[in-house]
Amino acid sequence: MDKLLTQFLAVADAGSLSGAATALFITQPTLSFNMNKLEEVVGAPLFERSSRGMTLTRYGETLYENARLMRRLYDNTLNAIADQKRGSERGMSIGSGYSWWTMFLRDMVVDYQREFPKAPVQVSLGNQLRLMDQMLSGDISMFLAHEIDGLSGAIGTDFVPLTRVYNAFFVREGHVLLGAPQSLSEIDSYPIVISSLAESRHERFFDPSRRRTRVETVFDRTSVAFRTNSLAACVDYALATDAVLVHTHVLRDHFRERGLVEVVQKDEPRRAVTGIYVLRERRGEARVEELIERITTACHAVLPPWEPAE
Amino acid sequence: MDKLLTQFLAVADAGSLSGAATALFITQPTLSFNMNKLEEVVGAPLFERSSRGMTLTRYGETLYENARLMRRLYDNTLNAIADQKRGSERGMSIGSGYSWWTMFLRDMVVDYQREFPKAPVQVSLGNQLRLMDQMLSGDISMFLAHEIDGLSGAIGTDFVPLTRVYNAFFVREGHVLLGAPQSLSEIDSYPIVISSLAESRHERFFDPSRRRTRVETVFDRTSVAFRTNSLAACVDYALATDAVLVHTHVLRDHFRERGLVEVVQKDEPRRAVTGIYVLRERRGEARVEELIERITTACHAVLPPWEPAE
DNA sequence: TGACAATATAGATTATTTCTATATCCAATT
DNA sequence: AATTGGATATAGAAATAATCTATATTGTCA
Repeated sequence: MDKLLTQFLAVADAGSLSGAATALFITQPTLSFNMNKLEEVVGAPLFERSSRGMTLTRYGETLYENARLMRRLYDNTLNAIADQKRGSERGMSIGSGYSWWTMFLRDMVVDYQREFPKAPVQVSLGNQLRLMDQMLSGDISMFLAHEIDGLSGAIGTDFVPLTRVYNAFFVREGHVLLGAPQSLSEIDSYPIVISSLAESRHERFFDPSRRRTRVETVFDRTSVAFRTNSLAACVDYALATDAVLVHTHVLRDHFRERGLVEVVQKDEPRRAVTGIYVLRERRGEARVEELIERITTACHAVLPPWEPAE
Repeated sequence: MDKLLTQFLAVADAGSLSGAATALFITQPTLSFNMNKLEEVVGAPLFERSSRGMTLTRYGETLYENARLMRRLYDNTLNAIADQKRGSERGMSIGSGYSWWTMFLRDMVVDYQREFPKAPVQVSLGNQLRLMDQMLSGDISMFLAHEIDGLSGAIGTDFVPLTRVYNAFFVREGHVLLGAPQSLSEIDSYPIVISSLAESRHERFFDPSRRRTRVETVFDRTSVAFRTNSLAACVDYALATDAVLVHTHVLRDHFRERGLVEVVQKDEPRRAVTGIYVLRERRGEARVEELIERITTACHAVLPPWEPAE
């Protein structure tokens, strides 16, 4: 991997130039020089220097995150080639949002592991952008999520559509909105709660031109009262206040069990597509395709299959 | 980005050394030399050379796909830092583990937002190390978590102790472990489920000397059957199998509602301190101090206050 | 204030990269 | 079968970049 970045990671990990220098078997002035150079390349200060060592600035933090990804991606790539040479199979791990995990993935995975105890599938739950991170660095080979609006093209992923979903609105029992069908603007007048927390480092997935239009920012107004990465926390919040929880309709029953009721909408809701993101490079591998197949089947046992838009 | 990979992409795209050389404004022998070197680094032949040019081998194909990802990742990282530099100041946001959220944070946040609807607080739930990440990169300004054992000093954070807690073990109803008090080693013989996904990138938070002794590695063995970042998924898994879920005792009631029962321990459990981590540089800001105050009050309404160790 | 532990700087040295020039290879053409 | 054109490979020289040694500077803690 890029030498400067390797050294950068070492310095960040060690917390000092001298420490990292020892670890890397080079001298401290070399690192000093190289880190200055890196800062010039990046165009931002990466460290705060003191007589106690080096601490990362927030730009340094961002670079650190991403440099870790790069190193993982790099290592995973070399391993993949080595595996390829040996002719051996690559491990597999899938990611998912919590909705799909509850809806059908859980059972599918349990079944799969019973059937192939030697070749287990690992599962990583999280938000779609984090999963995208993990997939791009080779830690997972596919994940289930909404089609991501405004996703930068040429990112090396395939999207296999599974089903259509729409955003529904959920409120606590006894809420004023529950009497009759409501229009979007009426719903909008209540505080909104959503379960997605964008992190600055994920900006990079989006085309700069479309950054402002993506789904996440639609609700990025003062009326988003509460925003978290935890669905359970959203439910808690909506139960305790008059806020409206926005989420895929597929969790309707799940929410109902927890005391949240769907608001009937006046207008036809906007639909979105859910499906599987796969690393393009892994398409065609037998086990990958089989898993896609299984997920598709499991999904369609519960949800209507996807049909191309009219 | 790494020079060799950049050149590799150029050669792959051009289909020949000479073509790529022209495009890169360097000479063909240089590329010839460098591609040989890259093959040595990767450990596999990347090209088939002929008098008509260079074609990728299957290893080359794999590298090509991944190198493109790396290039994107690299470019996007630089963009992200540039964006960050342009400075998007965000509102205040606090992090927490799910336990504290359920226990008292939820109500506190609800109250706070009622009082200050114009200055909402965002909440990020997740494991302590991830929250530390988010705090250092400016995404959140403080978070609630166990005192992190072996945390590196010079990291620029304050810790405000709140209360003492201990780890408990939870299993599905009817589990064999439930009959009588159990020793740690007996419990240990069952598959363990934990809701923390230790990521190696967090290593840098720890003093090198103490890295091997920290809490997370205690369970880092093959017997960790299932490990995820989602507490709900852990519960699902523990309900469906014989696995033992390890978690703070404070969620005892929460788990019981969901069908998991606490295993009675033979030995006195080890206690740990929970408190608030704050960016040292933000100490003193009125809103920050007020939030700390409120969290402290809310915590002590439910849990005993922290007393310095004897 | 003095010792210590850290980073920064300057100049010399070493290692690497790149270039020029030339050789070699292969296939299509004469 | 020889020639030609377009490609890669190799050798050695030249240029450039990376690293080291030695020393200065800075900040913290006792």
